[in-house]
Amino acid sequence: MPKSLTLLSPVETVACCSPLSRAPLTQAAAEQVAPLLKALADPVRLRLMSLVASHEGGEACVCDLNDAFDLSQPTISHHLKVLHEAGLLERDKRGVWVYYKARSQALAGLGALIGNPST
Amino acid sequence: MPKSLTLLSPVETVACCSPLSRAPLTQAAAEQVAPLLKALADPVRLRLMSLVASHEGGEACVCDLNDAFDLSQPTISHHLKVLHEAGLLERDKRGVWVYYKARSQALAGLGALIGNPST
DNA sequence: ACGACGCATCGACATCTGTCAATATAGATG
DNA sequence: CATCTATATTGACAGATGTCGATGCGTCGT
Repeated sequence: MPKSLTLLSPVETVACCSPLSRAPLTQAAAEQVAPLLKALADPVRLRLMSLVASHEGGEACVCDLNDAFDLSQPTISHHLKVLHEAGLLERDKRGVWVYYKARSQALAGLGALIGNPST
Repeated sequence: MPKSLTLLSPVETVACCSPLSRAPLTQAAAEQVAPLLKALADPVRLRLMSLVASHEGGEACVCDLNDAFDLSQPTISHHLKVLHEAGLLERDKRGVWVYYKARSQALAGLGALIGNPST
């Protein structure tokens, strides 16, 4: 199933690969996966991801997210952009409001890569 | 089971918590978990972790690791230190050589927190 | 058309990070 | 002891990152 690795998006790479402990990651694979982890590796973004993912329907409005932090609105916007560009959040503008939706497949893939309990 | 969160080490926190998508992470929990992800969120460290974890016995000698990269010895040493201080690798000096061992429990906990496929 | 509101972008700044060359440390060996 | 070998530490530096205030851009009511 893994087609040529370099042609896959980071999210696809993560979805197809063996867990860390099974076989050494190639340099190419590591360079694809690391940005996803980097996107998550910040307390604010972790909470944002969690807030969105655990919200009803796996999506949340930015207006709600802003209030959950003691940070400026541009800062939250920046973090959401990072998560979006990493492929972990989907953007959906509905009227004046913007909704972000968790890509649970990407999260599950990442989780399985880091430490797959079942294999 | 979760005792007071703030008294747990990052690894313990990660081992006890609900997955990201089940409930919003508290700020305290996020600040405990983020450093673990930060430690992994680098291509070199991801490969190091994978090399060690997938090696026989879940441990590997630094002398082997150095050769796997086009980086200087101090740089590899630095990355190993980061992983060690995050609690993802154990150090074991045997004679002149140093062996690093993967804390698979920490990895599994992290993986389960990010995306728990079973729950 | 206008003003208000929700969110994004920009520019600036201090801090953090990855890398290296040089050097230090500690164990093994002659 | 002198020396070699395996890692770690230090100091330096360029580039990335998190944060903010100011500003821009759509969209909705009036």
